[in-house]
Amino acid sequence: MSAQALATPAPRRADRRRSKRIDEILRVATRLLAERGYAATSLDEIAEVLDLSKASLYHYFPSKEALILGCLERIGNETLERLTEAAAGPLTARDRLHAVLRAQVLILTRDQPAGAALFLQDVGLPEAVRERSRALVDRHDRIFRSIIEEGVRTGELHVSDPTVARLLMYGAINFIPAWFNRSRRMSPERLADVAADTLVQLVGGGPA
Amino acid sequence: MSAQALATPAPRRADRRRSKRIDEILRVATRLLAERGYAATSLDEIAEVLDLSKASLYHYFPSKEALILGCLERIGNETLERLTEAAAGPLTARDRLHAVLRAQVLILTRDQPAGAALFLQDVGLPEAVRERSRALVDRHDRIFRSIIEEGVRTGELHVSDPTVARLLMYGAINFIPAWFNRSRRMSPERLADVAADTLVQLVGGGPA
Amino acid sequence: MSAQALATPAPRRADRRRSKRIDEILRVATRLLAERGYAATSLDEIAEVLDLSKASLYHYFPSKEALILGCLERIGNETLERLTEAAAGPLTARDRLHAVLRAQVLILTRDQPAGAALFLQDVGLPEAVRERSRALVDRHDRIFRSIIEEGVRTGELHVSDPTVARLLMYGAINFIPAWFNRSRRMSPERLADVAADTLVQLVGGGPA
Amino acid sequence: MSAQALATPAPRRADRRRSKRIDEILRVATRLLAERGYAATSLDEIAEVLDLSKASLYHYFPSKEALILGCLERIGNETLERLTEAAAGPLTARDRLHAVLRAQVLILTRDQPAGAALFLQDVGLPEAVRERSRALVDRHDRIFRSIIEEGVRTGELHVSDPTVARLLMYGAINFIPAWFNRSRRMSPERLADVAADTLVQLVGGGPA
DNA sequence: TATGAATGAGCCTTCATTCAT
DNA sequence: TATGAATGAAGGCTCATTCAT
Repeated sequence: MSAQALATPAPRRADRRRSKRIDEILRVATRLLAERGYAATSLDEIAEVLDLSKASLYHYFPSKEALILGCLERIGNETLERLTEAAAGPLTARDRLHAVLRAQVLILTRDQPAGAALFLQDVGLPEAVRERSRALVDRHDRIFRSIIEEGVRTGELHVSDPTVARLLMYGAINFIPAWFNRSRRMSPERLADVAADTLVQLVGGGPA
Repeated sequence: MSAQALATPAPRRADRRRSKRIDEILRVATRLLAERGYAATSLDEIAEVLDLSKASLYHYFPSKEALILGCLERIGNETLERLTEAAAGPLTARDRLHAVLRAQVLILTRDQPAGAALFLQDVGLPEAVRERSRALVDRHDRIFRSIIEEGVRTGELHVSDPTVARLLMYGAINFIPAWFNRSRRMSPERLADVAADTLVQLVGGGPA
Repeated sequence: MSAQALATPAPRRADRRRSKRIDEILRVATRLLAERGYAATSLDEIAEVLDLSKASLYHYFPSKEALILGCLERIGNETLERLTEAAAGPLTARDRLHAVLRAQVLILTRDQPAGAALFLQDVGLPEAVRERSRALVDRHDRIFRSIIEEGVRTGELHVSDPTVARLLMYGAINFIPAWFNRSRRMSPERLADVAADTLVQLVGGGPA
Repeated sequence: MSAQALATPAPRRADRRRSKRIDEILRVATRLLAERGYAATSLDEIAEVLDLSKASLYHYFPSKEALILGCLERIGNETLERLTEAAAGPLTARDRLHAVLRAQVLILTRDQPAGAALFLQDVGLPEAVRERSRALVDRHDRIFRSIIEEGVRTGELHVSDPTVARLLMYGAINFIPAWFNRSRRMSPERLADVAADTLVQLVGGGPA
């Protein structure tokens, strides 16, 4: 036990330090990848921003691909968590959709402004990344889909083709960060309200 | 006069051949650039698809940047022309919007399936390209904006923030080709109808 | 005879035109080659200055190497002619040397300001060109050598090693155009006088 | 303290190794650049002679231009140092000039036979290189100019136009390595003596 | 004669990745 | 863990040269 008492904390501390380092790398990488795109972001740049040598990155991620996968995972999980949270509670389908949309917009503009764009780059990415991205998007989609289906069933939402409507909604959502970063005409919170209102209208949810 | 009769056709034919070649290059380049993104598309690839040597591309475009600018220009002009056409005629604002949206979706899915994505890549592009892209997008925007403003004025459309709504609409539209290419669950025409209906709803245009 | 009368003039005129064209090409090429060096001068540039297509250059010279050989030949012959002329007449060795030096400087600064530098580029040139250049330099050298030898024999010139002195003289001469083009502090004629005076001193010819 | 004792030598050794590598690269590059000229020397060649990959060169110099700038700097500084040394001591202007000339010739033929030519290539070089070259040449010039001016003041040297004479002297000096490498008719030391004698004569310093 | 088209070879530069220290 | 060194592969671009018209 005393041996353990001596041996355990050290690796634990090391582990924690490592975790912290990895998180820092992911944050920086996510930002750069979102800003420049996969192909246009070099490990050199990422390393430089981190004040680390390029070779050192390979102690944490075995390849550039693994690094971006890590970024995706991190953003994806955080987003899913937040949306699940927002979707909880005894709400009508319409209001649940509004709440989830609002949360999503806040993530994209206020909380993870960098990460959002990662999911938009369907282009020029390694196949493995696209695959994982699709999987995460899928889980993401399930949240929205179930709410919309519920709303259609209960008659709260009116839309001729729910699938197409959902897709259009995603496109609309995804466009938000680019525009927000350019114009910054309103606060994230205000934008979240307006956008959620408008998007509920998209699926026939009527005005607030 | 006979000298002219003899001399004139030659340059004309050469010019036409050159134009045709350029158009062919632009078509191929547009497709590849849309599929892979700017950074991930090499001139080697483009040249190979064209069955041309990379060096030969430089007879038609002085740089990769100029090539993609050419692609943008071509797609942009064709799109603007088509939308202007669709917007013409004695229609109510709501119907005009529907017509323009329908035309836009058809361009993106049926007529220029490749080109659409070009305007989405705000990331990793040379500054000159982004600038030109923004300019074209701006002219594009003006068409939609004027119709929506008219609709709001006439009370045909109900939307709390027209600017945000328009932006969301663009995002939604831009997302269509990627989804369409993946799923192909319906014909371009059917999709155009459904999407236009749904997007009119987005700006409070009510169901058809 | 009438057949000849008809046939001959045409080719003659064509020949003359061709000669003129070649001379024009050589003049332009000489200037550009002198300004930029062999490797840094492209046929494209030469053709453009001539308002000619690059391919057309190949009607007059079978290769870039041949073109520069032509430039050398032209400059070399003109220079030799001028120097021979200047060396003629009943002069003492010292005065003959002075006259030749003066002529040489005038060629380099006033009459063929472009061509001079051609002979300086011993570096980065195709072997054939260097060879021809050396041959021309050799003929050029013979003029100066014979005069200096005469001067040493007659006691007009005093120099410990005539070969080294001659070589130093050539280096000094060759340096003139670069400096002249940069500073232009005096007229070619004045510079020719001063330089000839000084260089005669180099070989122990005493002041004028 | 022991930690420092252990830690310090490592970076030092690494630094020294790096310095050595850089110096080796500069030596090779200087030779090749002098032989072939800037445009005609490829990084491939330089790398091959060094038994290094071309990409590795970029660990030491960020561009071809930076590499040649390094070459210039190295040669320039060494030369200036040597000349300053040779000019020191209580000598008459004439003897000081002789000493400096002798040192210069030795550098060009015996000690840095490769580097000399670097300063001659005014043609086809990137502007930044020309600029730096001119700056170094300028410092070099100041050494000779001050001696000559002193000699003229003291009446040891007789020359109608000191500026032109100095320029001619430089040309003469610069020509030496090319000739020396071709003929090798005498030892560097003998040549240094003869050339210095002759060049002193050029500025009216009279025979030794 | 004149030229547009085409190209193979080569150049400078970047980058993800490996390895020894 | 951290990093400097090294590199193969690839990318954008230039150029001398050939050829069909």
